[in-house]
Amino acid sequence: MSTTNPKLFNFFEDVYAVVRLIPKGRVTSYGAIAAYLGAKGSSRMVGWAMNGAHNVKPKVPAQRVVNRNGLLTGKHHFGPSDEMEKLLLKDGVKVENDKVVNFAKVFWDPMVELSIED
DNA sequence: CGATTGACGTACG
DNA sequence: TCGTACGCCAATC
Repeated sequence: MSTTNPKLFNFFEDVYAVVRLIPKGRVTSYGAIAAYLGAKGSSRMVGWAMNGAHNVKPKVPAQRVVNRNGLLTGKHHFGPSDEMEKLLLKDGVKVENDKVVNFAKVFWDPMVELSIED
């Protein structure tokens, strides 16, 4: 905690907040969240924030967050290798070959959905 | 305290 | 089109 200032630590909370705002049947990418928070180049921090997504309450639907290719890169972090796919499928998101089907169609961009401009 | 890693993404050849 | 390099910042070794 000494290396992490409370103010900067809020970045993680923002990530969790945005992820929780993801509608059912939709997915987004780490970079999209990072860009929305103004940390476009810090996409890794989003992924690192998700690392604690299981530890926060209410739990964060991290399964709705995939990489830019729509690939379920973090599925291994859910425990069972098919847990993430199962959660997405339950949300109505089809997953095939560890990848989101119609990714562009189910893609939920916080920059647009949350209306950055008027 | 320095080096390495990591659920990413972009740039370059 | 594909592979490699680098940046980003925090946590871990």
